[in-house]
Amino acid sequence: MLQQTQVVTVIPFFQRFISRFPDITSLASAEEDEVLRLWEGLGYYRRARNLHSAAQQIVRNHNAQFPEDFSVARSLPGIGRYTAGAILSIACNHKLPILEANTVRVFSRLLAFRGVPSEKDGQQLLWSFAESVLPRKHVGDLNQALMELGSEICVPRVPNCATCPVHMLCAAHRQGAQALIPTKKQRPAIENVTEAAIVIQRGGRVLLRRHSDQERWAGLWDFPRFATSPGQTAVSHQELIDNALQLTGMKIEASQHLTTMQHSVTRFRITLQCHLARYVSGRKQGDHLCWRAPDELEQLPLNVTGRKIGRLLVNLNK
DNA sequence: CATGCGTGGAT
DNA sequence: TATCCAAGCAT
Repeated sequence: MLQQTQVVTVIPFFQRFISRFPDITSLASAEEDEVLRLWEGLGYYRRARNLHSAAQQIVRNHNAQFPEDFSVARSLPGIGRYTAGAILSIACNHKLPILEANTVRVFSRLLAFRGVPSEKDGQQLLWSFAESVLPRKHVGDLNQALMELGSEICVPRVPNCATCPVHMLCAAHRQGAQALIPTKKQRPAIENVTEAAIVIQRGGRVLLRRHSDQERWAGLWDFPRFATSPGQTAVSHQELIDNALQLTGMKIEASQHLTTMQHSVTRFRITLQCHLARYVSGRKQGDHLCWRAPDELEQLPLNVTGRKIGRLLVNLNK
């Protein structure tokens, strides 16, 4: 959960998750939909599917015990060098380094490293440094302390060097270059896109579609949606009908505009136009489509806009 | 090796 | 409001 996600954000999700799945075995035997439902709102849903899959592998191949061997741990889905090092150093006191957002910043400043930390030279230097500072004992404590130093004191914009316990060892501090290090690499430009979602209604229920493994929000349910032609402000009935057929194999009658919402995801700013429609006939094969009454949507893992639309429908029925 | 993946907090 | 950023990983 903590991969690319701040601790304060994770805490309530972790508490709910660990209450429902207190051990590896309970997680392994859960339905994926329930795992994703508990992850809903946290983002990077591949993490949840990887964690679920890793739990199943651990039960099947490792007698339900998390593997203490670094290479074996790393071979689990979603466990990379950082996560394996963090788990094994903190939980088992193995002498393994970690490198993540906080310690990248701390180490880059200590060394006054002016390259790009994510590139090959930077990774080599920073991982080596992380390894070189490990103590003989309490490795996990040191790793956590370094992350804490980065998140509380050696912060991105204006680090609080006056309270830093190692400022006298810091080359960036000596050079007055804290604001320049680490160098940040340029982010991709935000792109505005327009999409449409279709609420297909049939006898008090609405149609949901599960995103495939190849799509964003893989595994989550959503109202059928599609990218509309760029620059277009309105969505034609014909476009709704054609895309509904494409996505669901269903013939529909487009009815009326429901609402328009904004949502940012990765490098896209999406304007999502939501439309109501009535089911007429037909349906694609497969388990990626389902009908639910609006008040039954609580059971399903939805993405943010899907959840907003779902709540809107419940309120309309009141 | 660059890119895609999500969302919400902080400034 | 806009931008940056976050206990990374897989492809």
